[in-house]
Amino acid sequence: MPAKRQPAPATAEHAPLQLEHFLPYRLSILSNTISQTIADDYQRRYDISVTEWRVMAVLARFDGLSAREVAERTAMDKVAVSRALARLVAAGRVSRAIHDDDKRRSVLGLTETGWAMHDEVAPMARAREREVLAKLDAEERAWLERILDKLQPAKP
Amino acid sequence: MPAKRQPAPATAEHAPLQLEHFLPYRLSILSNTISQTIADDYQRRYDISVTEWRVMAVLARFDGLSAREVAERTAMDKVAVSRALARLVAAGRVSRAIHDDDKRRSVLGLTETGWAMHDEVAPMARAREREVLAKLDAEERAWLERILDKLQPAKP
DNA sequence: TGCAAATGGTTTCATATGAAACTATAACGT
DNA sequence: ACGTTATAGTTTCATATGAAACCATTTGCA
Repeated sequence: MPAKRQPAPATAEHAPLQLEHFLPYRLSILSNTISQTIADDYQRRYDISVTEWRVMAVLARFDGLSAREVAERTAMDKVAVSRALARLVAAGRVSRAIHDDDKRRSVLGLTETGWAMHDEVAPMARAREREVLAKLDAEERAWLERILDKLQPAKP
Repeated sequence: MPAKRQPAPATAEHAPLQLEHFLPYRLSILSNTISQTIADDYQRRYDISVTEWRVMAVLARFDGLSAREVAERTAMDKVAVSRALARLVAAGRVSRAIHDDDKRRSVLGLTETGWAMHDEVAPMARAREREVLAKLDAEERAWLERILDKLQPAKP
């Protein structure tokens, strides 16, 4: 019975997954494609990784965060944040001080250099996002928004 | 002028990205969360990685593919496929022969052991997908389908 | 107080990953 | 035929990543 498996019978007997219609797979491909396209824009130019850029993006919005808070907001783990910060501080893009009331905690923020870079990269990132969304019409964009909201874990 | 940056003024001056509304970022989080949830199901139990599982999934559908064809269908690069195959063959889950007319090419397929595992994992994966999609109603699911089709590069 | 448990952050170690170099075979052009 | 170029697949090397161990400080509470 289990002889050489040929395409047709195998399908019939075993109900294999169709990856191209499998949501997790499709999301993974789409997400990687989009992120990589955007990252290509700035990685070579500024020698910065996606994780580093994400750290900079949250610090642009929330000045004075601790490393743990950055990790929360970026959904990265603390090791990744620690390493990204080490590089960013070394490159003079992020400043790190020690919290007055708690010497374990760091107080992070963009430096002037960091801001300068941010102000160049942020518009590029937004432009790329617009390019992607341009493939959809207004109605589809609205649904996408709504669908992502429902699927997302939704943090407090 | 560039003194201590505080949250509010920074935002006003520099228009920072709001990651939580930035499509690439949201997709990345969502995709990782979902893939990881599913992977947790089988990784420990079967000592297999996501990439290995994807290779098995395409071989379940298309018997006799070459490594390059597997790479195409999984959107993985050939190094990743080569390594996944090495492990899968060693574990006795995939069979590898040499193509009759082209000795460079391999002819791949699931073994009986591979099929047995496939037939346990595939339903689990599908069940997880259903759990995710259960958060959406029928209309939203239809839109998601349509939106993914439009955003996806669409391979021949 | 003073000591156990918790927390912020870094380092270590083992594994994962991709680009480029490499080997073997096949296809092409003359 | 025969050398050049292309292709399938593997190996190497350098980098990325996460879990767990680790250090320093703070918190909780007897």
